[in-house]
Amino acid sequence: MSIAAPRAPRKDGMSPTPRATATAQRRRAILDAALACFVQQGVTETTLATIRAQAHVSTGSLYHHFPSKDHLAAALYIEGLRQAQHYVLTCVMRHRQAAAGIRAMVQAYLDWVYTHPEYALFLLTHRQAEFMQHVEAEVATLNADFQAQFAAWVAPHVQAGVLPPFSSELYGALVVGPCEYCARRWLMGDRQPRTLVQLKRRLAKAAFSALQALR
Amino acid sequence: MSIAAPRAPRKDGMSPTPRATATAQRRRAILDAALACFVQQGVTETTLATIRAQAHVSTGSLYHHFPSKDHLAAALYIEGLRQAQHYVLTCVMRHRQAAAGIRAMVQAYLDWVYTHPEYALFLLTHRQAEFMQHVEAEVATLNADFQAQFAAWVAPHVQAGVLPPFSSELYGALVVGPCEYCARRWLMGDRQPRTLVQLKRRLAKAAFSALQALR
Amino acid sequence: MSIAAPRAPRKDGMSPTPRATATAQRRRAILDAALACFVQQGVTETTLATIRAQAHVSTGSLYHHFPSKDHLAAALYIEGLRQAQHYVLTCVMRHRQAAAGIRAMVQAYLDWVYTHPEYALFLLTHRQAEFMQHVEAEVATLNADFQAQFAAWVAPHVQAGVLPPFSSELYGALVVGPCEYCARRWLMGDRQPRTLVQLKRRLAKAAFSALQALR
Amino acid sequence: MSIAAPRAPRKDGMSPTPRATATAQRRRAILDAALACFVQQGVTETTLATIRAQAHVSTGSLYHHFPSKDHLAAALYIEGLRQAQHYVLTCVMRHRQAAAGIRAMVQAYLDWVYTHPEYALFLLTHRQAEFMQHVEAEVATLNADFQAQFAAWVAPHVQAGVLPPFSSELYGALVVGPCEYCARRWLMGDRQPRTLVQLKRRLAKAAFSALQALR
DNA sequence: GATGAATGAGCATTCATTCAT
DNA sequence: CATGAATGAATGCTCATTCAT
Repeated sequence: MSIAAPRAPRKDGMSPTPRATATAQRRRAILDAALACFVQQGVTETTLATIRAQAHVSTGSLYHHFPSKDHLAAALYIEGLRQAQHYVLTCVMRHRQAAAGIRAMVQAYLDWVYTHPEYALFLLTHRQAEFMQHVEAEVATLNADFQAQFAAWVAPHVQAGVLPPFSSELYGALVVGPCEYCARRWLMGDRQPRTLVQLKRRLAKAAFSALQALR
Repeated sequence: MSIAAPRAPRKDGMSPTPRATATAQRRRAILDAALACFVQQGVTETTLATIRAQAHVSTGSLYHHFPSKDHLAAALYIEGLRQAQHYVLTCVMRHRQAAAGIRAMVQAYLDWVYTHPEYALFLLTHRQAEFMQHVEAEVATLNADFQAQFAAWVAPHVQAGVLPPFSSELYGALVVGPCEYCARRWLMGDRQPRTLVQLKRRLAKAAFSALQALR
Repeated sequence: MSIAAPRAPRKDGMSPTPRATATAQRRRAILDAALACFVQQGVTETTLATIRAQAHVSTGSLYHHFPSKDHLAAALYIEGLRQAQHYVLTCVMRHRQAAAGIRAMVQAYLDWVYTHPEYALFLLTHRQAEFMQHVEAEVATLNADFQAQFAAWVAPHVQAGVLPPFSSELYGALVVGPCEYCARRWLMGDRQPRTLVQLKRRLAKAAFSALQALR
Repeated sequence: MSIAAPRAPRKDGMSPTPRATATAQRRRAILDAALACFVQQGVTETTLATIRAQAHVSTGSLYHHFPSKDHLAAALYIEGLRQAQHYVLTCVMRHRQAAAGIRAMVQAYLDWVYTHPEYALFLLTHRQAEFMQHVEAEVATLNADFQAQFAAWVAPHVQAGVLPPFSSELYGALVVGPCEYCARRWLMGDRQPRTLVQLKRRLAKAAFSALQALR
């Protein structure tokens, strides 16, 4: 169960300047600390002081990298969403068969939740948070792109009469809906690996059946 | 599409004193104002001043009815959850056939969302809020009761091999999961009645198929 | 050298409720403390903490009475301006002769500066402060009223050819200008009563001569 | 209406090295940007970031040229005061007659205000600012020199009984006072050239009359 | 000289809650 | 029960200044 590395290696082969690296690391430290805090206590409840302490960063430095707490949260959301969508889409695209692809989507979703529990909880919990208004446009673009690519993958199977016509509403409800439900419960519960593994296969199978019923 | 009235008539048949009514009305005004604010801006973001203004109630009066902001929010959550569960369960219980019952559950869920959009959004959005810790036990009880009653309804159909063995995880994921997904989208979107109506039937059908695939 | 009392006695003869009095006193304490601080260090340089300490008032109480530091400063400015204009105008109006009236204006101005050095310094120093934008309209009204009343007093003497036609620009420059200049120097200096007393008569005389030269 | 150029040509006749010029230009850019900002928002309200942006200068560079914000403001004040005094005194000195000299002073003052509105507003507004304590001594010297030179010019006319004995208080009040009053109004208003031109002659005439009344 | 990342003390303001009337 | 003045801890953010490169 591998996922795309967060930061791709530089294509020019040159090692970045020490300064640039140090700065980037600081930025990452802030993001990581913020994610941990946000997930544990919620964005509004989290104090900048807490993040600062956990990231070992001064107030000024934090504001040098992010213009406000809200922007920090929003950046985190976008980053997580992009990663999750990329991973899921990549997994689906590896398959030609309709059943295999749908199954892969469910499994990829839950795999990503398993490997990125903090990001997952953050995404599931803060979709309608105040700070999201800063990035509504970006989220819309990301979702549109995702749906377009997925729709393209679905198209031939619709043609073949194996899947119902694509609709983000319907596919979302039947494929993503159950995954989200399980993800929430698992993330809020004891996070036993077993639970997720066992559910994965059954959910995958059920999602395909649900779709076929509407074909 | 009728639902249970917010306040059931007093079972003892006594007409309340005018004073008691006035007080109860105040309490209700606070709850209503709070719900509207909580849904619009989130609980943490809502200030008591806003609620007070919207409910036309003084600070002291508010604190007379609710010991704290958190308790107010928690009371609202419990009230909503109880109502929703009651409505859904009542609808399901009216049916003997497995397919009809499952269908009824999906439809009842979405009906309730349609008739109580504010409560629905509040419930969907604040499950893991800070203030919920005050009522974790109560929520657990409510859920346990709900699941027990539903499991009892499911039992004969499992016996008959029409439905898979009950598991709150599985039934939740396949029946409630898609409903929640659609509810969120609808509540965050333009809330066109049509969207929900059209989806209701298809989701109901798909949920039953999903369950049957795992039988 | 008497000036109008800041707070006029209640016309209905009823003593105010103790609560009302206590609240009003608190408000006054804040205003007094703020004026002292603003004059000593400037509005921007003054910390709310300093005002609070000097007025023996809590943060919340301060904000209960004034919505912001800027509004507090603006309220102070308006209060001072109103008092000063009222005093000067009253003194002028007591005279029928042109020379006596002009002289009275100069003397009243400097008297008021002498009796209200803090207000005077505040008014002279903060006319173009940031916070004044909150009360530009009010200041304009106050000035317009003042000028209208003074113009009415001047009118007959213009008719008689003793004074030049009224112009706020001109009269301001020749009568108020020298007063302001002296007031600034005196307020910024050692504030010896003598200096002001000696200047008062000479300035009064000179102002009338200056006006007559342009008649 | 010409005034002294901001930067006088080097007295040593050497052409500056390109490097020195570039540096000097940077310094000037900072001063210009600072003046503009200070006048628009006040010194305390202006942030170094704003100045830096407007002068296209980095933080480090700014601190290389000026040890602190206060020193920058003080330098600006001294520069402006020196220029204004120099210009006014030069104009006065060109005249032998008392009336002409006094008139010249008023006119020169207002001319300078007209040609240097930003400097003028800055000087008029920040005399008692916090940062001025760094240059109190220098200001005192500048003022003393100015007064001494002006007193010397006045002396013969006092001897001749045309003007009253020199006193910075009195001459300031009667000659500069009206000018300052008008300057403030004009600078804070719409800055129509007309207004100032028309006032110039009348103020000049009135100032001389005012002085003569006290002779 | 120039650059800009980093620092951290300081501050205005918010807001849940208390309590005297 | 109702009112609203009073409280004060808590917090996001600003900004002058330092310093390594």
